[in-house]
Amino acid sequence: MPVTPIESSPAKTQDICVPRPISLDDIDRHLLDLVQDDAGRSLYELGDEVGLSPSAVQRRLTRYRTSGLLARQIAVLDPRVLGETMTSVVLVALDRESESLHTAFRDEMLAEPRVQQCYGIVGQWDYVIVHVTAGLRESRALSQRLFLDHPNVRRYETLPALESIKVGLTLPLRAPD
Amino acid sequence: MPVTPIESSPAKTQDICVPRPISLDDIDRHLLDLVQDDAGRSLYELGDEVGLSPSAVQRRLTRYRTSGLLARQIAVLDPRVLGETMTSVVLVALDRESESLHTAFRDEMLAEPRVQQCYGIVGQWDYVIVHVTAGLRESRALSQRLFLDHPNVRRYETLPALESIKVGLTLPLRAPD
DNA sequence: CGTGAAAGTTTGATTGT
DNA sequence: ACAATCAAACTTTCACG
Repeated sequence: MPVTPIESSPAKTQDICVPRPISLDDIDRHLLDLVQDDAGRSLYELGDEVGLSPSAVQRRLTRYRTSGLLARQIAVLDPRVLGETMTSVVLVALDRESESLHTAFRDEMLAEPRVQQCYGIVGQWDYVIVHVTAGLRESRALSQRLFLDHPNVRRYETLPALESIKVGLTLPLRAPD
Repeated sequence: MPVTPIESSPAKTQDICVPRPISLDDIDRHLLDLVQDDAGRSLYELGDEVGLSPSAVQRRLTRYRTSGLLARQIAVLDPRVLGETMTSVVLVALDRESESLHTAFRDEMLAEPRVQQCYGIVGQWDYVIVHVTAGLRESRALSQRLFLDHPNVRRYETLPALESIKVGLTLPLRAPD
């Protein structure tokens, strides 16, 4: 009896843009929570915490990496130790809804090191930007250069952050309902 | 002649809340840029890139850690591999300006794992929150639980993110003027 | 999944500039 | 004060049970 070749069927566009969700058990979620908080632990330590041998932990981490779930490992700096450092949130609306216009705007955000985050949103604003500078003066100068002097920015509003209450990239790992 | 005991004077409050800015040379900034982007490299690789021996690199990294500049090392996950994942930016204004009210609000944000970031801002809004959920439904449910049902939230506005154009915690390491 | 041996990495003492 | 070298300790890797 011929078997329907589900597994070997050519990749659909969706598989490339949005990878197939990986399935995770309780140990996977425990491990991922641990490394999201501190990626500096040894396989031995991690195995100890989740009740697995170092090589079983390694096999799982390798699986997360090859699936693309574990994208990278980064060092997080404390801005307070760098001296005056200010974070600002900026809401931006562009002029027209042309595709190439938005692409150009995105490329500028990607190229500017002081832009830490940029989200495309729906509603009366088009983008939310988080940028980091050495104080109010530089913050205003950067917003002016990026947004005021930009011909396609219709309007923007800068919300200077007094305080960073919670900052991270941790994703919640929901158990399947 | 008696020496003014500047170095041995007791720590001021400011020294505890805002640590003294660390001084960085070109190699420090190069190293920190490298580990902010990828903390998985070996001391040998890092040394190769900046032109130093592994142990010289290690001594510098240790210095960043003990000064608190290098706060931690984390694994970054790609939300697309987890299936439906949605990021929303929420602007929140609280009712009154009481200290304990704000503290309670902050503690809630710190306790909720789906709240990824929270900044205290100035202007017509008090806080900007970034939260991550499994879709529009959960996003609205979370905003409702955190903000609508909260007696002290005067008003809030949710900006659903269609696209995460740039996401990171990288700090710009400006050279001293 | 666990074990264990080989390869690679980090650590710290020592010496030199 | 800071860098390089080297050997010991630890960590990661991977073939096998």
